[in-house]
Amino acid sequence: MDFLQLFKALGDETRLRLVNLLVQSGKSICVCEMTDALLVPQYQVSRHLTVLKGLGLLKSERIGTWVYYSLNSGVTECTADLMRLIKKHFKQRYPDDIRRLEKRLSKREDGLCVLGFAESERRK
Amino acid sequence: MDFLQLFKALGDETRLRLVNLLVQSGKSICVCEMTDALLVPQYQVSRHLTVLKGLGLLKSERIGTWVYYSLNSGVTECTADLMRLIKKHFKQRYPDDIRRLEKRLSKREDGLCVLGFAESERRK
DNA sequence: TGCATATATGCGCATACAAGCATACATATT
DNA sequence: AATATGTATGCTTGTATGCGCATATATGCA
Repeated sequence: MDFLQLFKALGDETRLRLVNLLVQSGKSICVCEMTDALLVPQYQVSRHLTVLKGLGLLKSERIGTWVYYSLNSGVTECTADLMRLIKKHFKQRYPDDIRRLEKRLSKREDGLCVLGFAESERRK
Repeated sequence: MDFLQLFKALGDETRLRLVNLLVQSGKSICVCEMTDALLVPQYQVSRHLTVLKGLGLLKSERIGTWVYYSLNSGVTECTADLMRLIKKHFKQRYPDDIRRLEKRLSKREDGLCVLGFAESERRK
């Protein structure tokens, strides 16, 4: 992966916050959960995730109607180093995002999302 | 320093190459030397250096008509970590830049730049 | 003081890209 | 098949920003 493209991608705050959710939690998270965590419109979350996936930084898996995104474990060493850096230094950077995510994840059943846009009502 | 702003800054290739020069060499380098190393117009080098300095990433010192830029040692730990990451992973990323820089630095006298735009003729 | 040179910057243009809106697509349920 | 819901995506618009050009500023020297 191109480091320059990676910096460009992380130079957008929404994408940085999305990556932070995945890095800090270490989990697969679906679009509606991230939407509720970041409090931004669903289409923004979806678009930015598409960009990050296009860079090879994320992978996705569909389960039913839900699509779960997670960090791609097959990235280059420099990318992995950068992810570790973000995990280390961003723990307290977007605390509200993390708090909302935790709250949202607690509503999963059998480890899977069963809600839609619980708090956002799609945030239109 | 704001990590987001840092990513934005490094998301520009010219700025990334400038930082790379400073990180890999560990030296103070003047504008005309960087101009010759990167083969881009002088005003671009100056402008991008101003941006990086504005972020607190670089510091500058004027000696005669020459202005030397170097990494600011007083940055936050996360910034320092990022610089180490770049140093580690960019060694072979822009080899021509480094080669031209080394060649240019070899023409210094008493450790100081004594040339102008030797190879570029100001690159206008 | 006048000139040369290293560096910085005001300005206009072109382009990249994120936001917003609407809508299409995919899947599950009845 | 029809509906509901989670997700993705055309399309337009506004804004941010890098580039190129010209010029200004700063310093040194004759």
